[in-house]
Amino acid sequence: MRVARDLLGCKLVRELPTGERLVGSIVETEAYVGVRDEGCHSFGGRRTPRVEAMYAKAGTAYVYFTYGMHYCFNVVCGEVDEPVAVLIRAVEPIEGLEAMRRNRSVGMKSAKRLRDRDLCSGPAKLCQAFVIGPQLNFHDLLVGNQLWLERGETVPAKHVAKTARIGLGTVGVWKTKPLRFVIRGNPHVSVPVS
DNA sequence: ATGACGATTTACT
DNA sequence: GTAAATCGTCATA
Repeated sequence: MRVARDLLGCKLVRELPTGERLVGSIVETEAYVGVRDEGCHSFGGRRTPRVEAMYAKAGTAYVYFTYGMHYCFNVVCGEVDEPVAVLIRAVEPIEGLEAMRRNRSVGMKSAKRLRDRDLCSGPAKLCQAFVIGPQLNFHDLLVGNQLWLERGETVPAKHVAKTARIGLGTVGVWKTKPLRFVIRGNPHVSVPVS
């Protein structure tokens, strides 16, 4: 969607309770376009406690838990009661790299130093690096504290690639729709575009 | 009350 | 490449 494409190049800013500031530039997004989208949590108008945040106003954070161990972060972008959101799949680390590395290393067996490109190159990776968890579900991204978005450099169309979304199950034609947006050639994406 | 299933990541063969 | 990790959520009963 439009919002997913335009979020590329925008900055995600996180202010931790400790006062540390983390910044990343968005390089990969996916659009989940509501009740008709079989790949979307709100498909068919499903409205359970977990997906309730998707029905909130645009600019609300939708953070969900999955696979028993991971969180993913979305930006709600539809009208109230219109469950449309954009999944932030990867950001390029800009500021606070060492804090991100520390956050990401928690619980890892291999203690070797993570490369910059491994810090935020996936929806759950960036949540771990940015300390985005259930406490930020329903967070208002427009208030400008804890977690918010800032305008960045506009990404020219030439550098935007569209692909099918990653990780969906059996969702018919919605499996292949080009609703994933990535910055072509950027090394910080989750799955490189061919 | 129960069971199947993830908008994933990491470790291992 | 494949498999394991790990548990809240939701549909079914």
